[in-house]
Amino acid sequence: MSKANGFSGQASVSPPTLADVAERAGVSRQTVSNAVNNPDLLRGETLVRVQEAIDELGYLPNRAARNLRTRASHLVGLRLSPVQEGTANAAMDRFVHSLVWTSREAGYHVLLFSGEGPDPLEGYDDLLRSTAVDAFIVTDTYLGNPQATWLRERRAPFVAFGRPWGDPAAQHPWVDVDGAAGTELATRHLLERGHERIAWIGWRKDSRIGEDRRSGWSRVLKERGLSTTGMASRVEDTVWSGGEASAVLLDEARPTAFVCASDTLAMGVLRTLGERGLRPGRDVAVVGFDDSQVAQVVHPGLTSVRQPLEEVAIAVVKALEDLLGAPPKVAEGLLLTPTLTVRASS
Amino acid sequence: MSKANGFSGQASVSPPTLADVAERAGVSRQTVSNAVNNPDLLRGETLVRVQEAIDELGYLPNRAARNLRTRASHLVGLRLSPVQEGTANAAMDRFVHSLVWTSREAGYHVLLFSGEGPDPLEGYDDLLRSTAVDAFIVTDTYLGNPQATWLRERRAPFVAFGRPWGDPAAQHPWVDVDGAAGTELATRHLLERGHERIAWIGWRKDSRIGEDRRSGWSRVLKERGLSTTGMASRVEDTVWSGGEASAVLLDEARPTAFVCASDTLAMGVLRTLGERGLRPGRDVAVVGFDDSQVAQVVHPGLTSVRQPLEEVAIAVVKALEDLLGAPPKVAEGLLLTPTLTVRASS
DNA sequence: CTGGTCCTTTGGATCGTTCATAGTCGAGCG
DNA sequence: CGCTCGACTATGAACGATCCAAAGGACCAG
Repeated sequence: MSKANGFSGQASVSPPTLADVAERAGVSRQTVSNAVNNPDLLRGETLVRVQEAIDELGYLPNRAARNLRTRASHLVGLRLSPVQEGTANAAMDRFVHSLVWTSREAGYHVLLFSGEGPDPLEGYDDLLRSTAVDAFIVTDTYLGNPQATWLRERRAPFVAFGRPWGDPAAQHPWVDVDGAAGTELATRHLLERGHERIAWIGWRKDSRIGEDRRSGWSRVLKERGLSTTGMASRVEDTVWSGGEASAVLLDEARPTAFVCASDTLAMGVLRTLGERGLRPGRDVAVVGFDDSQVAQVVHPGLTSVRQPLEEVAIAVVKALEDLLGAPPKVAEGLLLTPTLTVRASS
Repeated sequence: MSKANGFSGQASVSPPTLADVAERAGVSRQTVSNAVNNPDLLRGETLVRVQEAIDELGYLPNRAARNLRTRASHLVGLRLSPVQEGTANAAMDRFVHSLVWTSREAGYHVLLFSGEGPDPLEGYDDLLRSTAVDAFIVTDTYLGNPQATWLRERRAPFVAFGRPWGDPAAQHPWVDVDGAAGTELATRHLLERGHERIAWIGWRKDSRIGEDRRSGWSRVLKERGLSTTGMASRVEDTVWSGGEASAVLLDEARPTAFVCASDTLAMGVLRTLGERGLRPGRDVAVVGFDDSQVAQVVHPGLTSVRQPLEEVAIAVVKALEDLLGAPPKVAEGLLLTPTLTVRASS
């Protein structure tokens, strides 16, 4: 990276072009282009000369021109779902960070757009038809996933963070985190701590993700011959609901530990424990899901299942590169295993 | 938006171009271009005919070609600063959401890039020289703000979220939130609640933002003739530090209320109160700053100063439009006032 | 000394849009 | 009736890069 380039001083002058570099180096435009994109095509001596000219002028290829010619923008679109106040879900933001970081290394940039109204396809269409992005990354695949089928119909390249729950033979690449494995980890951890009456607080039955996470809990309990009846509650994802559900469970089933489908619900459990004078981690254990900032900061720390979002981002970008490569390859679905961050609440 | 366009069915066929539309409508390319960009130049009848052709073909201008010709990308670059685990700062993410939403209305998209290493300018340079973005939005202006001067030297258009603390006569547009006004709100609120011994826990002295927020607290206390000596502590932004600072203050100065420079610090205070059996909001009041998810979800709710990030985004985009308009106008610095979200901790 | 092969380099065409300019048409006026 | 004017429309060039086909040069064998 040349710090002292000829471009820095010249204000309001259009940036140097390929032709400028070519003239300065005494070669043709194409040779400069090759020096940038296929350096091994040039003779060593010529390459050095062109490189010098490039550095001196501070040349960088014009993006728009390159995009027009190559029919690629090196941008990937990511739809930012609306913020949910009152919940502890920081997963999306952590993922965005990792994704931006990872795609930079692969030569891609992340273009954000907002899904506003009721139609989740709004926004995709424009970007696709105006050839503004090369591909999409679809994250909110939780409910029926209308984007996936729509994008497939349009032959729009995309990678999903989230399994294609609907059809197991989906034709698009995806990466997901094994929620059941996460709650398995959590439940086994509680068993090791000596708990036998372990309750579940999750989401409503129509949530595939919720049912997936629930299955890890029930699987482990059944494996140990422990009953799950009366030990589970399905509510909506709010602190209040988590609190209510845990109160009812404590009264009726007398659990000594809770596994929750989210940190938000777990916070509700902590609230109930506080109100009843029960000490989290000593009298009753609690485990959340997502390892959000809340889990890290609350007192006492909340044990939580942590999604490996950095790895997800890496896998997503890898799948993206395969998809956009020549020839295009559709990477196989990949299921990553979360980890358990143990804190004082268990 | 035409749902049934001719484009949807045709797989792996290049999207329609201006020329395609022109041929179908029986007019020239330029006329179609005018229909899209300057509809009032066309005769009504012609406009309708062209519009029909556009809808039938599902035409949308090719972004790269338009960018090349107009020398504008309609993208704004936003550098995503690295995540800070263990803190409750969700401000950035809330801002990003609002920004994406607002810029869409103005015809802009947000391009994320990551500032990695020690050099905060890395990333800016490439995007600027390759004409990938029209402007930048600079957020982390807290320390000396090297980007600002650098960008100014390059004649790169940018809007800052954050005051130019260094020089009051900075030549770039900026929007910021009045931190002092926020802590003033918080302190007055506590006074109204009957508190007279109100402590401050903030950041180290070299933080301009921290000192700004502190000034709101001290101003109100002095105004009421209350002493601030021994009532303030400056530490780094972690839960642990907040906890330690509040413990010391409770022992030495016996405050009945705390105003904190961040929710993270406030969480530390809550922890200390819990350890000592003091009830937040009843025995000792606590107010945080940022109204993060943690403040909303924790038990009991944490009263917190909320930055009007939606308004900030609107103002930033407005300044951006001025800046990129013809002729370019540099909007004046704008200082917005935060609000106080009162919860059970006060 | 000539012809062929291989490697490097070159000029022209092209991507899809907008700018600048020239062209067409009908109406209004002397 | 012809000319000028205004309102639109059509044509070619340009934006800056890459793809393609082909020229230039070095080298070696015949």
